Formats: sequence, C-alpha cells, structure tokens
Amino acid sequence: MSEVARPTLSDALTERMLELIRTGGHRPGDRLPSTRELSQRFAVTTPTLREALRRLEATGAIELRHGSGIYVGAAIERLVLPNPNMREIRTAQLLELLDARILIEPPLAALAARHAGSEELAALKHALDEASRHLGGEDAELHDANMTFHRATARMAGNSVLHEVVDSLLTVHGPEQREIQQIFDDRRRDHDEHLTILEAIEARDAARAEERMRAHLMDVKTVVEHRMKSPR
Amino acid sequence: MSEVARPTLSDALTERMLELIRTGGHRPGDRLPSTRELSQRFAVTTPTLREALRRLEATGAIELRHGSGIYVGAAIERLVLPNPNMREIRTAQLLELLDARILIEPPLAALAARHAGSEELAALKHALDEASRHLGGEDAELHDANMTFHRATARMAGNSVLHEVVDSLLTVHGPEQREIQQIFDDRRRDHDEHLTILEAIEARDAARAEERMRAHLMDVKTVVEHRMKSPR
DNA sequence: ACATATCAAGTGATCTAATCACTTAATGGC
DNA sequence: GCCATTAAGTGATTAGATCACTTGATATGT
Repeated sequence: MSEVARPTLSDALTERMLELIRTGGHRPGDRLPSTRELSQRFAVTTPTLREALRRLEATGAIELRHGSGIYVGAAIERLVLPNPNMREIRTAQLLELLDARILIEPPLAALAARHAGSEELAALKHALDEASRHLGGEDAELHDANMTFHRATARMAGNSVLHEVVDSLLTVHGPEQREIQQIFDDRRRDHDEHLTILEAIEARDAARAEERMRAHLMDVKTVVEHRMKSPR
Repeated sequence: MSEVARPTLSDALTERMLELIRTGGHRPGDRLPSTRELSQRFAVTTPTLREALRRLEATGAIELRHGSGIYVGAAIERLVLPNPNMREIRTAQLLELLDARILIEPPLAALAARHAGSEELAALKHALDEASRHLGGEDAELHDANMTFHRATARMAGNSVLHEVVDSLLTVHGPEQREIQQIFDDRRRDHDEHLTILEAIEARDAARAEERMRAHLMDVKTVVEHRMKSPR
C-alpha cells in the first residue's frame, strides 16, 4: 500500500489540466475550454477526460456547470481543504476539533486586533448584525452569521493559511455546529460573547481579544461535554 | 456561483458509495465490490460510476488498484486534507505557512512532552536515528526522516485533528521543504535542534519543548527570509 | 514435498458512438 | 423595449466493446 500505483492516463490528464490552468494564467471564476475541445486537444475520449475533471472538481480546482462550461474553482490556490466526504464526526473527534479551534483561534483573534482594517471591521460588525437579527428566529441564518463571524476574524489575522485551516474546521463540522447552537442554552449568551470579542478587536486590545475568544470556545466545549455526559 | 448546482447522477453515486462504506462497517484497507458489480448494483454504466470513484479517490476516501480492486482509503476518516493539486507555493504563502506552523507546532510539542508514551518516544527517536544516518548523504531520505519527526511529534500531542492539520501543512509543501533543507546552511544544526526538542520531550519538560520547537521553526523562517532577499 | 512457471479468471482502464438534459445567445413578434 | 421561442453549444450519461494488470489455481520440474 506504500507503493505508488502505476500512473493512468486519467492521472496524466489531471496534470495537464492543472498545467493548462497555470500556464493560461487562469484565476478562479475563469472559463476553461469545453469537454469536447479538451478531449480533442488531449486526444482522449470524453469519459476518460471526465474522470480527470471529476477528480479536479472534488478538490475544488474546477467547477462543472451543466450546459454552461468548466470554470476554475476558488480552492485551486488553497493549501488545506475540508474533507468533503465527512458526513458524521465521531464524538471524540468533535472534542478534538474544538480543542484545535481553542489552540488556533484565540491567537488569531489577537492578530486580528492588531491588524484590524476598517473594511474587515465592517464585515465583522455586519456578521454580528445579521446574527442579532436572527436571534429570535431562523436557525440556519443565525448559524451562517455566526460562522461568518469566526471566518472573518480568522481572515483579519492576515495569515491565509491559518484562515484556510479555520475555514476547513468550521466547514467540516457545519452540521455539528448547528446542533451545538441548538443545545447552547442561551443564543443571547453566544451572541454576547461574540460581541465582547468584537469590542476587544475594535479597541485593538489583542490580549483581551485572545482571552475573550478562548473563553468563548471553552464555554462551547463545556456545553458539548455536558451534553455528552447526559444525552437527552 | 453561490448557487448550488443541480445534483448529478454522479453526485448521488458518490453519496451511495460513502453510505455503502459506512453501513458496511468498512475500515481503511478493506476491499469493496468491483466496478462491474457496483455499476450493476447501482444500475448505471461504468463510466458514470468511475466519475464518482475518481471523485472519492481524489479525496483519499478510496484507492483504485488496477487489476486488484477498490479499497477504502486512509483519508476517509480525516477532517482536513492537503490540497493534492498544489504544485507550487507562492512566496508569500510559504512564509504564512511557516507562521502557521510556528503557531501550531510549539504548543503541540508541549502537549507531546506531557503525553509522551514509550512507543511514541521510540518512534521519535527512530526518526532522528534515521535522519542522523543520512546526514552525510541522501537528501530525500533525510527529508523524509525530518518530516517524520515533525509528524510524530504532532501525533504525540494526542489531538488527531491538529495532527491532520500539521500533516497537511507538511505534505502540501514537501517540495519547498526539500529546497529549504538544501539552503539550510548546516544539516547538523537542523538535526541538533531536533535533538534538543526530543530531549525536552523525553524529560517531560513541556515549556522547554515548546520553546525549542518555536526557536527551531523561527530559525527555519529566518533562513527562508534571507533566501528571499538575496536569491542565489 | 516444495518451488517455479504458466494459464485462466477477475479486476480496473479506456475506447467508440450515440443520445439526453441544460444554459445561453440570437431572433422574431408584439 | 420586453417577452417568448428557437438554435447552438454545453455538460451528463448510455451501451457495448477491447485492452492492461493482478491474483489465484494448476501443472511441471527438481
């Protein structure tokens, strides 16, 4: 199993597609040649080409739009990806995931407090405005707004790799996050904790932003642990 | 582009494959039914099935072995993956990646010092023994041993999610790591720094392990920065 | 009895040629 | 100018076949 399998034609096609994207200077969103043209250009049949395309699609390098064409995907420039096949997180994994966030996100909140630009700050506020608008109602929208808040904070830190890591962690346990949101005994409390993080970032108080973020995530972890001990 | 594309048959097949793996209680390495059987069972043609299989293969959920069969892949249980399409890291990204490692790996070294078990410690030592054997010779082997050291340290920390993150970061910039190894002015120095980390972990000195790891990675970053300022 | 070589069966990999389903742009009518 | 229809181009899938590889079984030789 440690042996490298013999390269297939489909492997070679994947490489050639990546090269075509790179040498063509294509950016995410750019349209690529059609499958008919590509299969001709590479002298292969469309089912074989499509195998390569599906592979690239699965990793976000391209998007196939039925009837429209093939487009370069946003994830082509990423280093780290969320596993798209994750359907259910084991309980032990969930706690480890929260611990990972507890290790990574507080220092990022501190960096965000140091780097805060006005546009990014506006995005952060907007996310919390959205969240506050949904406090009394829609679960999905509240959840999205809260995740946007965490993502925006990670982005503000100015390290794209760590932002990708946080994004991946948030993405991969979206369903569990929704469940956590539902068992968190006070949506208001969650929101208030987010607000204290925002205040610290606005005040450029790195230490406080870090401490607030850590307290928030540990609060979440505590709630999850309690839930695990007394499932309802 | 924010619209969810219409689900294809191939999408559905991907889901059904994941379900088959899950409900079958399959573990990584287990053999799955053949493509002929699967295409019959799912009532689709083999090119369509193969699109789904390629998608799963790209994300490590399965392995296709020509002439042998389809096997469950190790990455099926992962949350975070290295982007397999990454061929070249931009310079700015490389520094951010090193910063990400500087944020994540030192606390993991501290955790490793607290959790060190005898088997894991042996693996760590083995990695450094391997590295010392290749100090005067093979680049690839030295590189592999050094990466094994970092991976083993992250694993010892006992958080599988963070281990995946570190593994992803190390995997995705393997080529750059090799280059860094070549420009690092003293292989001995690199090795010695690894040894001080090992000593701290053996001594269960969490603070020192963390400090040694941070110093080591910042040393690496410094070298890279110098290289960027005066390319050779 | 054991080791080696050969063959058969089962496996993944790719092709050919076609049809189906969707999107977008162009054209015509009001 | 707006709306509806049509045509062209696009991705999605099929059916049926052949090719390339692996593994296990069988036969042969020592």
